[in-house]
Amino acid sequence: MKVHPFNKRISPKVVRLEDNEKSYDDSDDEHDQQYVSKAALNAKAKSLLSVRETLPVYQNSDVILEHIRGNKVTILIGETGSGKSTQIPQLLLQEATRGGIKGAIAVTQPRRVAAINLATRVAEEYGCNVGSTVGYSVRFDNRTHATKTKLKYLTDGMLLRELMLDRKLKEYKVVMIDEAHERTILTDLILGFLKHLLLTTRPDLKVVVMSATLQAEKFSHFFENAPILFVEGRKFPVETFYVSQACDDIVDATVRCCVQLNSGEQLGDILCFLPGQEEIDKVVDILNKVSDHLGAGVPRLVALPLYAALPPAAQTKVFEPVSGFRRKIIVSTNIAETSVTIAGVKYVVDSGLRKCKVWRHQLGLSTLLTVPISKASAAQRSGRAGRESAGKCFRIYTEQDYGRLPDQSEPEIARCDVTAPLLMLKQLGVADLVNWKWLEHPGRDAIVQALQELYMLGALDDAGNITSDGRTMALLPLAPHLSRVLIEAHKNGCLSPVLDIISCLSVENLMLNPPPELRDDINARRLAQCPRGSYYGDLIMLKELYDLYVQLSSPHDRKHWCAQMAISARGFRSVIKVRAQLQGYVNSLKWHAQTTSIPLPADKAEIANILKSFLTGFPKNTAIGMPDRSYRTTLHGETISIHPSSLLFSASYSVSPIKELPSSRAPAILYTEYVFTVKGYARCVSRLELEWLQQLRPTALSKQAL
DNA sequence: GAGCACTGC
Repeated sequence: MKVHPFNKRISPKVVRLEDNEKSYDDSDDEHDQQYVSKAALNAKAKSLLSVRETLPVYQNSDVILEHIRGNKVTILIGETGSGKSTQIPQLLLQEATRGGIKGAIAVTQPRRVAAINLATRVAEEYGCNVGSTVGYSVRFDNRTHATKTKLKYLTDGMLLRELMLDRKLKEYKVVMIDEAHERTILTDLILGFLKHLLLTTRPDLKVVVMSATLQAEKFSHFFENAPILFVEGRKFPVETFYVSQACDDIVDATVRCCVQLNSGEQLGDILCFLPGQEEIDKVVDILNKVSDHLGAGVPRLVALPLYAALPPAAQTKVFEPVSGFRRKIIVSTNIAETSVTIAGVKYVVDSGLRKCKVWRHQLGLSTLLTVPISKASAAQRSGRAGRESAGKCFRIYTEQDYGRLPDQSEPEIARCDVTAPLLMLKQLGVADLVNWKWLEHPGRDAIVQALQELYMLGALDDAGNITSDGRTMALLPLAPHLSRVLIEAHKNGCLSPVLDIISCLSVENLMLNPPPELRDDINARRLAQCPRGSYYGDLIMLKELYDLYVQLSSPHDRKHWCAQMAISARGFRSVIKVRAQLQGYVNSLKWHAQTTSIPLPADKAEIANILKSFLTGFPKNTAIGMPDRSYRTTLHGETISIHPSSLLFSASYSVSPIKELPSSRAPAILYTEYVFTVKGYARCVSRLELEWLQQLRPTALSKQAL
């Protein structure tokens, strides 16, 4: 075995981690709301104080407060471990109770779990129950009190939702944007809107942007050269090594690196970063096989995969410590870079690659590309080795290659579909989107394309102003296309089944990909249990699955059925939550329609109404069957294939279970997703009749809508 | 007859 020597050393890069990251938990049940007595709370808070006093932010509190008091906007570089997310909000809270600040403090987070954990921690430190003075607000879980809560942790999506209901954010005196360097679309939008507020109706608002080092200048520049404050973190050194020559087989190189590291370094777990599931499964497999052939003086290897699509039970395994003369190797996607923190990691192996979804706005399709990471990402990954003690990071790329990496990854807004963000801005009263002060301009083409899309969906009128339907669409927690479908379903009198289907569509990874050996069995079961779906396609299949699921009464039966059907049980529990939330929204719209769920009617016209409702939301996502059995897209005439994960794909190879609905190729198809891998694939596919396409509004498919 | 990084309302 040829071994690449890790002989080049650079100055240790040091990063320490926050305590606010995801604790991986299978149960998504809300925690018990326990009221703890004042005395017990005070005792707990007192015991935590000594730890807090050692935090860098705490020690520099006077300087930080002075800056925030003296400036409208403060950019704060709080290195990880500085205590910025927990301590600064508390300093401001104390100031507020002394009368220095009137109004509440909002702290945004990109992830739900972070918001919940931070609020819980800070409430303990402050000596109150969560939901009183300190609270949080995330989707499906609001623990705030209308008048008592003075410090609110919330997801950035939630703050935007609040913005839509109250454009001035009257409730707040201070808004802190945490993890701003991650540059999610939502944070970008919030920052743009805060800038707008400061210049117009809320010059009194205090804004604190918390970020990692590399983006601080950009934020400062965006906010008229706001001062940048630097607070050091507590950190352990991480030594970084590079390979001396580039390698083309990343799986092989990762395995070699782990084996070499295992025999040469003291005990401590290894965390490997690879781009995707395929590479991860290969590496795990090889490492576990290699482990049996290691020499006597060398620890055995326990390799474990980690990626989001993994069943929860397999995910929790990575947190269990291994005992004896063994070394745990976690082989992970980007999920371990920000979303998940694993204790015990002393070594990091970094492939320098990640997968990135890129939206092609001209084509309306998405592709998943493997791309090099940024320098910021590389630092974040290596930092995972220095959480508990000094660590080492092995980069499977050369130092020259590192030098060529971009400083930052391209912000999300530059590579995503901006239809939903633009509708949000329109709802917030931004008339001129092209000249809106973007932190990062998504590009004129992307904006024009998205505006056309919104016009086509009836969210904007000829003048580009938001319509009343558009306002409804912006308020629903759905992609604009799905909101359109819901409005249409109401007109077509099929709101209830469409609510069921849309709830299923809103949950990622609901339908699992069965392993190859089970694939035929699972497909057969899905076909047998969804006779109408076998004919009408995946949307109707989802409704049939929904009906089957809710008929099962015990959690045990539901879990068992999900396993049988290769459906995520956890996912289906979310479906029920989403369904309830959407029903709440719809009821508040006073549509006076049936919203509670009822079983799918047998009537053909009713099913046609459901599919026609979806057609109105996705007129571009249609294709027509050709004599050669291929499908061509309605808009551009490109060849598109039904993805093998679709029920219509399996159905074309089997006999229909219902006599009245004999198997026949769909004359036209509707799909909710268009992805390009080796060729163009339609995913989540339904059957259309040709005349339904002809009945579409003429504007629906026009290319020059604006 | 195919593969899918990660969030958020």
